Amino acid sequence: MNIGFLHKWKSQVKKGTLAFIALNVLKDNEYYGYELIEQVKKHTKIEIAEGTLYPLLNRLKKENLVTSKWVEQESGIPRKYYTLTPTGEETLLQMRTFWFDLEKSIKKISK
Amino acid sequence: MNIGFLHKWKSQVKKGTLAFIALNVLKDNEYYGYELIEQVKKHTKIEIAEGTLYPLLNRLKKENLVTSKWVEQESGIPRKYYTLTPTGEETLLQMRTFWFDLEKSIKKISK
DNA sequence: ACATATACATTGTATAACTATGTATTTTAT
DNA sequence: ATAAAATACATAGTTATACAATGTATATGT
Repeated sequence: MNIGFLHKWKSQVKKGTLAFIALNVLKDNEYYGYELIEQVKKHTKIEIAEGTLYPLLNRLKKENLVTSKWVEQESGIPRKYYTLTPTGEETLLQMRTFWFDLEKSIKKISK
Repeated sequence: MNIGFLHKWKSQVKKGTLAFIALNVLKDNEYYGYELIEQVKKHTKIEIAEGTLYPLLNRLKKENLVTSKWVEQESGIPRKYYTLTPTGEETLLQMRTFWFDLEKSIKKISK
């Protein structure tokens, strides 16, 4: 059944998908990184590695799709909260269009 | 709106997706490379570059998911036809499961 | 005390899409 | 007749990103 191929493939599918997922999650609420991972794990079957998410959030910030602010906790480690920028919201809309077209295309060819 | 980001993102989404698309197309018929590109272009919005497809088909062959055979033409350049192997068919089923779970997850978080 | 969970981050590796380029044949347009 | 475009394969180099491994530091449960 070629488990090795399947494993590599799933990893490749996540490329790009994870940015889309993160922006979707941040559309309605602001979250800090660790919380975002937990949210996605709770509501979907998707597991995002920490070593994936933190660089991803930094990329999104550099691209001006999200902003972040540190929030001190009364107890515990400070948290970095992320919010969508207006650019981020517009871009997310474009991404959704592309994604749903892709879904439709794949549905068509997988009959 | 960050066109640069969007362009890169679409390219990343294609990683993995294209292998899935190619296997889906080959599920019901055998095709040669150039024809496969035309088929996908005709039935979907997806454009596969030649420099992407030929290496992809070679990978799939090396992974034992497809086989190929040369077919001479009465006129014109010989064509290399690709067919799914039994391993390819099984793997495709696993891929479909993952893909449709992913779809569902994304639908959930993009509300 | 010790393990686990929380919360951030970086480095190195592997993989795959795409551009550019190349070869060769056939068809279409001028 | 000849040039351009389409058909049909292929490879090398560039770029981007997921993930494992590793590191720092605090808090909580046993």
